[in-house]
Amino acid sequence: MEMLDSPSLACEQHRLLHDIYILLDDGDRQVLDATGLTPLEFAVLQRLHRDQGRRLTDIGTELFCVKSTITRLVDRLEAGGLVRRTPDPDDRRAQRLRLTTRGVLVRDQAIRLHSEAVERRMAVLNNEEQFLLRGLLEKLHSGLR
Amino acid sequence: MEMLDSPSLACEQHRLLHDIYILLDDGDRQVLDATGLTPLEFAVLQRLHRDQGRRLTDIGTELFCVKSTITRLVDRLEAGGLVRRTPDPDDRRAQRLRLTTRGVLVRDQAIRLHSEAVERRMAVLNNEEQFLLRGLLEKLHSGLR
DNA sequence: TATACTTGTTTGCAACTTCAACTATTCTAC
DNA sequence: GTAGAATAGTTGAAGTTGCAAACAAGTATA
Repeated sequence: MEMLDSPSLACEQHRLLHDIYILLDDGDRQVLDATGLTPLEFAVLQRLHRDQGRRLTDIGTELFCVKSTITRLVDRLEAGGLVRRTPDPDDRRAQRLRLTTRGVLVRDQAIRLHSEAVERRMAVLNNEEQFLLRGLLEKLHSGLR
Repeated sequence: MEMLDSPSLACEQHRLLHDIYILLDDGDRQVLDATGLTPLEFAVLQRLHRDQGRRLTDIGTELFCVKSTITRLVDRLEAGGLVRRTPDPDDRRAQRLRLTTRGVLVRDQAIRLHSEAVERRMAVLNNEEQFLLRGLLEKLHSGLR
């Protein structure tokens, strides 16, 4: 018997969320390509400031990825002159991460390009639908954690 | 100037979709771990039948991944005895992919485990909300392609 | 203070995915 | 029918990520 039950509502949503993510991520990659950043690198830059340092681990947990991923990603960003590691004055194990001047520039350009693209793509839904969707997604998100 | 505009509605939704995807994918990985499959391997098995062959490229485009990814993924599945490559009678370049007996078993178990888990996780939303969400996601999805 | 436990970061290793180049076959257009 | 383009699949090299173990430094407990 090869017959399977038709996929449940929940599974359909799961698949839709998956496919939408793939499409969005692909779009992000294309847009960010102009800045030389991957989506994850972009996400890290987005969370940094020029003056105020952040610890690698904190960024890692925010982005749902393990510490070693951040270590190597920061290695790349640092090699590219976008960020700088500085020792944490309060905890000698930790590193504080700050944007360089160039990092600020690149980040701001990336944010501009990215949010324009996101606006454009999400414009498939009108304002009312977007509010509705956000509400549902927020509920789902907080339920999943 | 470090001030940035507060993120737009569209960007918020983008971020929510991203975070939800990460959480769902992580859950999938945990559930599927019992079957030894990655989410992508599972997705391939889901699209196969015992008797009816499918071409690698078709599966690849359905799953939004490049041909070489499918080649190696199928290498793994074939080494594990879950699928079998057979030459396409109509096109000597192509390979038809079929599930083995064991493949059917593993796939069915995986589908069972996976959809149970998905039901459980999506149950955060009640039925009405799920219908609403599906409608919005479908619209977004078809708009993004 | 000595001991064990936790935390922040890095490193080696393995797995997975992609890109580009390649072979073999099929399709198209003259 | 034949030259050139397109398609199916594979392969090698490179990039990204995660896991486990290491190390250093902080915290807690006796």
